[in-house]
Amino acid sequence: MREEDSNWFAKWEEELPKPEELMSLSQTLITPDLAIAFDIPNPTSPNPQSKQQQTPHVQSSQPNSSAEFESTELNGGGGGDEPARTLKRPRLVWTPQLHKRFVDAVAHLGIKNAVPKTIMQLMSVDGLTRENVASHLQKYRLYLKRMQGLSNSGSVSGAGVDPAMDNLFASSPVPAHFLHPGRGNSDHFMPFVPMGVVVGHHPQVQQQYRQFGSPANGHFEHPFLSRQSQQQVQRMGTSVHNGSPDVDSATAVNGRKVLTLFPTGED
DNA sequence: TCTCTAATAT
DNA sequence: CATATTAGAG
Repeated sequence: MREEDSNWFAKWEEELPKPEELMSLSQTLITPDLAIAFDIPNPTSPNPQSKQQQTPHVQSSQPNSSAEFESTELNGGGGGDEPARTLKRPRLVWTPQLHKRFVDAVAHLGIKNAVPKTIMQLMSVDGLTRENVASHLQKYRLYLKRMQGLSNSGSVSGAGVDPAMDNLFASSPVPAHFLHPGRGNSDHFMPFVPMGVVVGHHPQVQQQYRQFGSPANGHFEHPFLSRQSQQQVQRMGTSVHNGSPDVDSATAVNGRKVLTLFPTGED
C-alpha cells in the first residue's frame, strides 16, 4: 500500500510547468563552451566577429527599444586576448517560477541532497549553472533562517509582516521541514531519486523536462540547436487590459544586461 | 580533483 | 538589494 511512493512523483510532475511555458527559459544561456565551439571554427584565425548575443525578441505589444548589444570587449588594438574563454553571461534573474522550481527541487530532494549540483540537475533548467544555484541557495538558506527566528517571536499585535517576506520567497511554498531545526531527525523520507546523479538513464523525468525543445513532431535537431529553437511567449489579454505588468524578457539595468529566464507567469 | 559553503565583490 | 565571484575547507 505504498501509494505515496507512486504518487509523489505524479504530483511532482503536475507541478511542473508545461513545455510551452518552459521553453523560453533561456535564450542567451548557451554554455560558453558551446559558444566557443560555434564561434571559433578555425582556431588558427581568431577573428570571430560574429559574436552573437541572442537577444530575446520580446514580442510584446509594445516595441521594445532594448535591442542593444553591449558586450563589446574592445581591445586597445593589439591585445591578443581570448575573451571566448572568459565569456560572461548576463545576470540571472530569479523569477518566481524559476524559484519555485528551485524550491520544489530542494523540497523533494531533502536537505541532505539539497546541494547545488543536485538541485541544478533536478531542475534541469538549461543554462542554469551550479554557481547560479549555489548563490541562490545561499540566499534561500538565509531566508529560511530569518523566518525561523521570526516564527516564534509572535508579537501579538505586531502588524509587522515579515519584511523578509518581500517578494520572491514569499511566493513559493516553503516546505515545513525546512523551517524547523529538525533536531534529532535530520533524515527525511526520500524514496529514491530516479534520475540519479550518474548515468542511470531513467527516461521518465529527464524526458519530461527536456522535451520542451521538440513539438509533437518527432523531428530531431542537433542537440545544440534544439535548445534555442522556438520562442512563443503568449501573453494574450483575455479581454480587458487591466494593465498587466508585461515584463520584458530582457531588461537592461544600468547598462548591465540581465537575463530573465521566464516570461511573466503566475504561480 | 571536485564540490560545498561562507564571505566578499559588483 | 540581488547575483556573481572568490576563498577556504572537506
